[in-house]
Parts: sequence; C-alpha cells; structure tokens
Amino acid sequence: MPSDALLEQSLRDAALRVTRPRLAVLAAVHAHPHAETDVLIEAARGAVGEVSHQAVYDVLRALTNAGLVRRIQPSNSVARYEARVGDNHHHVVCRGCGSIADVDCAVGETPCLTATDDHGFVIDEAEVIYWGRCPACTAGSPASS
Amino acid sequence: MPSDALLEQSLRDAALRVTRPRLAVLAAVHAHPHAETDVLIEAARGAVGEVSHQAVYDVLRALTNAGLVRRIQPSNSVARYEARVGDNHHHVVCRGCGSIADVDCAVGETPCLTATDDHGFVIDEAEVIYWGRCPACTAGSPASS
DNA sequence: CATCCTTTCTTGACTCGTTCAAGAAAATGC
DNA sequence: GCATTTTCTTGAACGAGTCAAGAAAGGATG
Repeated sequence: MPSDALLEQSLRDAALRVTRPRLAVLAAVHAHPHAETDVLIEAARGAVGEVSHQAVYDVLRALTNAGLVRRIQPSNSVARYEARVGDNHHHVVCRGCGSIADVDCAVGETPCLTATDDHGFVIDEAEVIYWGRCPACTAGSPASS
Repeated sequence: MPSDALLEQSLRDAALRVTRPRLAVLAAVHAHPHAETDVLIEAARGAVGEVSHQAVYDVLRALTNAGLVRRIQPSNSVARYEARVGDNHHHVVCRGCGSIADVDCAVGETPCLTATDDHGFVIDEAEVIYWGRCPACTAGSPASS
C-alpha cells in the first residue's frame, strides 16, 4: 500500500485538492480492496476521526471520476471500490457470500474483448464478471465471508 | 414473441402455477427486452388490468429463479430483465443513456471465457458487459434514449 | 503571511427501488 | 367440489444513495 505522501501526490496529479477525508478514503480503498461504502466510511473514521458519510460518497465519486479508484457493482450487491486501476483486470464473484477476487485480463488491453456485433456502439471497455462459488462456500458454508 | 399458449406451457414446464399476472409479466419481458421493472409493471397492467407492483416483483423473482427470464443490472442502473435465456449472450451498455443491446457470445458456451487464475472459485458463468456509447449518444445527444 | 475565491465538508432531510409482513384470493391435486 | 398450498393485495418499511444550504478548509495571489 502506497505511503501517505504518494497518495497525496496522486491526488495532486489528478488536480484534486488534498484534504484529510480524501487521503483517508483513498487509503481505505487501498487497504480494503472491493470494500463496500460503509466499510470505507468506518475505515476513514478510524484514520481521521469523524467524517460524514456524505463526504465519503463525494470523495468516492471524485476519486472515481479522476480514475484513482474504480467502482464495481455486481448484481445484487451495493457499490464496491478498488484502487487497482489502469490494467483492466476482471473479477470473480461468489454467488454464495458475494466475496470478490481479482482475475487478470485475458488479453491485457482495454477493451480486452471484441464484440462480434457492436450495434454501432463505440466501445471503450469490456467488463467481465465470472460468477461462481468461492472455496469456502463450495466447501459447504453457503453464506459466510 | 411466443404465443400465450407457449408462455403458459413454459410456466408449467418450470413447475410454476399459471396465473394472469405471471402470463402478463412474462409476455411483457418478451415484448420489452432489457426493460426496467416499472416498464414491466405498466405493460402487465395494460394486459390484465390492475396488478400490484409487489406481485410483479414476486413474479420476476420466480421467473428468474426458474430460468425463464434473466436479470441484468449494469452499474448505475436499476434491475432489468430479458427473456432471451440459455445462450449466454452478452450486452453493450451505453454510458450516455443506459440503453442496452445484445451481443452474441464470442465462443458460445457457458462459461465462454476462462479465467487465468480462478483463486479456487468454481466458476459457472462469465458475464461480459461492453461499455461505450450508442449511435445516438455518439452523435451528440448525451442523454436521450 | 493575509486575503479572497473556490471547492469541499457537515448536517439533515429526502428519494426511490426494492423488500417485509399479514391476510385474502386463486390455482392445483385428489 | 374441497382442501392445501402458493400467489396476490395492501400497506408499511428499509437502506443505499442523493439533494440542498450553509460552514469550513484548500490554495492561488500579492
């Protein structure tokens, strides 16, 4: 996980003002890959004291727009965020407990897949979600994390 | 679009009781591919008179569990449903207006893609969403459907 | 370092898709 | 038909996320 100074620099590079909530949220996303918003809120509060949930939502949107974090939202899940950006990797999602793991892109570019018929759409990304069951859920506990 | 008799038969084949709300919702999903729930509610009401929104939610869940319809939910969108099932095709989603079009699977099987490292997950499906802009939004109108 | 302007954060209310719960109604099996 | 089970109606509720207005903080400038 990057140092505070590096996180601060990445904010400046993205032309975003450096604030304690932003550093805390960005660090939280680095520390908790694929975490839901409320986890990030708690993590940010643990780092800087009180932070409003609204501030975290705003920060996450700003970071997402700036490309510093990526928002993912599998069906039947709330929004999740990750700090691994720029390599267009994909995800495996467990149907049992909702846990997520990273999967490297099969090709390595964006888009890494080509649609057979694009219907005139200008495609800039191919997002792949592999659905299945994680080792724990396969072993028999259907709802643990 | 299948006849009423065929829709009824598909319900029976799935061991689901045949009711007017179910026939109406199933027909609505066939008639409105990728429609949101409220569109399906209106369509169902147009077909059979008053139907509670709760009944539609229940029916959609039952149909989804039975495999008669497929639920899709791209990020930043509410749930959508389609009746084309069993061929594991994929979707192009417009970042501008949210419109969705079908894309045939690149390989034709489920899963049609193989993860490079599955982290021990037992994968049964690979869902692909191509993100881009539809012809209308590319042409300049950024928020029309 | 002081000031000003802009962006960001706090507070609190609110929206809306979806779900929960209990009783009424309808579908199937006998 | 009748009983049993499932499904539908009604109405309330939940919760992730958004909206809005004012207070606070960042950072450019002199």
